[in-house]
Amino acid sequence: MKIKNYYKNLPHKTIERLSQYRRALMICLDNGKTHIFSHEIANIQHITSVQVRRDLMLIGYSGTLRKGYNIQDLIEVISHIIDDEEGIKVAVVGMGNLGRALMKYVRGKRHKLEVVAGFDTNEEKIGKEYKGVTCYSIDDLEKVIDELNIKLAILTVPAKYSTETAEKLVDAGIKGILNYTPKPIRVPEDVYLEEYDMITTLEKVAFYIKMHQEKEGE
Amino acid sequence: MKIKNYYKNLPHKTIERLSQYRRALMICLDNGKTHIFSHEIANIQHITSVQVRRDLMLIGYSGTLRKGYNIQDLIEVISHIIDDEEGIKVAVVGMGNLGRALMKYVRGKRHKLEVVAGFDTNEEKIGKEYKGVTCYSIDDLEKVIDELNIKLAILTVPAKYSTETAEKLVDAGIKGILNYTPKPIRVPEDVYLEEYDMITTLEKVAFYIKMHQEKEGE
DNA sequence: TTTTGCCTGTTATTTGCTTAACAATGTGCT
DNA sequence: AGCACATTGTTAAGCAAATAACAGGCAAAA
Repeated sequence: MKIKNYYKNLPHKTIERLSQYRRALMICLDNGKTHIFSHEIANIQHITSVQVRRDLMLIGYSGTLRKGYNIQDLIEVISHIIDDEEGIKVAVVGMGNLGRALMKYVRGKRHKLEVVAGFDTNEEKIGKEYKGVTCYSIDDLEKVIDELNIKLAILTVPAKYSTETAEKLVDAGIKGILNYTPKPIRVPEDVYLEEYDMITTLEKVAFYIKMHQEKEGE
Repeated sequence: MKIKNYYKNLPHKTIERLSQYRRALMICLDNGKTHIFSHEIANIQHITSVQVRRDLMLIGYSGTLRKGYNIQDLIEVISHIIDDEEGIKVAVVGMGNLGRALMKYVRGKRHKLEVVAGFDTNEEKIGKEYKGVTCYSIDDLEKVIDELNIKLAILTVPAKYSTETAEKLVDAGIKGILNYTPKPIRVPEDVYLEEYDMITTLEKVAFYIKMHQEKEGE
């Protein structure tokens, strides 16, 4: 239990990188590699080897001096930290273009993260299956989330429904929300929220393109 | 020219928030509001008023003491900073589910950011239009990007083609890439790169759900 | 056997950003 | 007029994360 609390203090950015290291390591393993150096991982991720070693130090995993890290072991250690043993059930709320694309994108990628339901208000979609996942009515949110033990929701409804849908999700007992809606939502302390706004990101890229152009014109 | 260099030093996070402030402000303006307080903006974005004021200080915009900020003016100031006067042309590279969803999502949202082309390798898609945007062959990347003066690319090809497609984009003269592929890419210094990995984000949310569960079980 | 070089693991420093603290100022109320 | 107060704008402190610096150790080469 002490150890688990320790992991809780890992930097957010380290958690993100561990997820990425693991995927890279699995590819290496498939290619028949058994050991890997910090600078090799760094090269794949385009970061520095110091950062890799520091992340691995934080999770308490040690490599061997001339052989580097044992890939199989490291994958297991990372999995033990970031995966839930039981697996976490996911719902896609809002089965528009983006919702459906994300469902397809995520489906089967990680066996500890399973998309088990979609939700929408559109009568035509309700009851239908998409990629083997049933689409339910948002009116049945609470019931379905409870019955299927869904903990995580990907929110892809139109922006004007963000707030009310988020409230319903929280009431239904959801423990984490990934909000892809351009409208920020608010959740209680015990619900983990991650927001991502594509328009903002696009505008940011555009801004730095513009800045670079202007620098050139000096 | 001095002023432009000054904007170049704005924190990345401030740029992101400016984009979000602007959208919120436009909605307020539509609702007939003319002035707004920092704490009102903060409430909409779920951040603190201090942060809003600090951001506005950094861009050198001043409000009035008892009336707050003039919404119309502030929108113009932000637009002047983050928008390119000519507008920036965008291409979606990889017209799979995610690519098409993003195209629809972005289309028409911001008139200074126009999606003017899609690219794919699938013969069936090439030459077709999607939402009024033509899908070209990836073989014509360089030609089309040059002819249509495209500066920004949204990369949504399958992961195994990330690297080679990114190289083609760079060779074609693209100045900014938004990589939605789970595989990190590398670009020269003069190309701005922003990467976003949905699987990582999902796993991060799942991790914090798991952590919270375990804390409860103590 | 000694030395060189290449790794890992840890501590220290720096950087970038957020949050806190507070000074300044004009408006409305008494 | 004078006081209380809401609000802005700025400076200072605090925090989280990245980077740098370096100590330790083994393996192969000389």
